[in-house]
Amino acid sequence: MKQSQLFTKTKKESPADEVSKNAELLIRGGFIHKEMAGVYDYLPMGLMVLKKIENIVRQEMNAIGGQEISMTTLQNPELFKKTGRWSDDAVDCWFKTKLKNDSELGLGFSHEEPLVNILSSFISSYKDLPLSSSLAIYQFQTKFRNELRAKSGILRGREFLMKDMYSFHATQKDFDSFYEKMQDVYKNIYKRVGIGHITYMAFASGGIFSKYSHEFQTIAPTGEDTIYVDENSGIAINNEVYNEEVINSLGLKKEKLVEQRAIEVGNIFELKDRFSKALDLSYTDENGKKHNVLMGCYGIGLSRLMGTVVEVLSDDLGIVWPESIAPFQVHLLVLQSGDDENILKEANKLYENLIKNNIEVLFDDRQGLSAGEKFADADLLGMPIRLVVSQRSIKDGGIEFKKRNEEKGKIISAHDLLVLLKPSA
RNA sequence: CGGGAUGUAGUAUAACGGUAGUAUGCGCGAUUCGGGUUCGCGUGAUCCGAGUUCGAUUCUCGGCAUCCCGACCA
Repeated sequence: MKQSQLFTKTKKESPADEVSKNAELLIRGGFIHKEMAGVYDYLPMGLMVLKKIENIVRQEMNAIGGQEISMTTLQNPELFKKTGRWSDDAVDCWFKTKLKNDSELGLGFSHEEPLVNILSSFISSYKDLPLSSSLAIYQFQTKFRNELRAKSGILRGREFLMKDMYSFHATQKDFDSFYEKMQDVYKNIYKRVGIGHITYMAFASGGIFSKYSHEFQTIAPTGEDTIYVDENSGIAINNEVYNEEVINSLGLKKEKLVEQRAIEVGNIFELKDRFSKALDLSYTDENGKKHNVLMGCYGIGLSRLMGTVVEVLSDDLGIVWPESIAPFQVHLLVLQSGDDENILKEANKLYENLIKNNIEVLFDDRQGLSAGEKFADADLLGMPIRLVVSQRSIKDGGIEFKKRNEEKGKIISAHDLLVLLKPSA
């Protein structure tokens, strides 16, 4: 992609109405645009990042046997009345609206009810539930939550992208083993998006679903949650359930726990038969006896995950994207000297060559900009690798190669560069 | 939802109740060309509504919006 054709532009000034680092940098870089409080648009490069995160999560969900579907955002109140979740007293974040004929509708904040309802028309026998592997269904969807107070940029919005998976089991044993596997899957996701080293599985309250749940918390001074981390085991306890009983039950020592602020980047719950009972999702066993299906649910806010990466990995100059989710692997800068056409020609040649080799490259081909401006933009946008073609680099025999997270660059030949970028080639 | 703060060019910021200024962006021209280069000319703004006043960006009230703290967070 040529930067001269990208419709977004970077901004030098931070927006006055954003304090959080993630929103500030993402807006300055042109990744997102604020519509209103807690509501953000994703612009070309922002969407690229989001899609890359989505793909990583999709791969991991598929790897554990998940099947992807897409449910509606418009919600049928009748289903939620059956589980007691239509009332504003029970769920205070509903966005509700009405049809022309005055009947009520909701905008989805979570999808247990509709999915259980769907499955109830497909599951009736134990034969419909796989016993060895579990039935797991997931989707990526925009959720709507009428937060009393949206805040922290894209970390807590009223409209956001979420992956929600729901698992269905005939037996507790089946659920337990799936739930345990899921914990590893989640850890893997955080590792792949570049925050695994500072993300902990935390023991937390289960809200209205169950007594306890597991959260995945990424250490960040700006986080909303307070957790107590045990470095050795990698286990943490959320402030909300931090007490002697929990500490002991997890086999942890109070003296070893370190208090940290953290951002919740995922949450997994055991639902038991809370929803299957209310909506009559059951199966008949070999002996003709009916049982409610057991469930679990597993969420990750993809947009929040993206904001968290920015929040924890950026530096004073801008964003530092991990390779796995960077919109482009390479940011190629051409620095013109006077009217030396040769430099632009060389840079163009390299650009074409990178494209031909399927390397994702953003080419800063913009004319009339100072070197400093291009460097500042490259730092702000945060691609993992910066390449510079200039009079100096050509004189030194090639292209300057610098990683975003390293101080110094080096001169490298076009051939060596391709080997470096495409080790398999 | 309780508390606090703030609304001025596209963006970021000034202005005792008395001519709305500066920077940046944008347009034109020159200059420069490895860390947001320099210069000239131009462009462009007081959230909405009421009140006080000779006169309101400024004071008062209401609305709306945004941010922060708290509460909430399935």
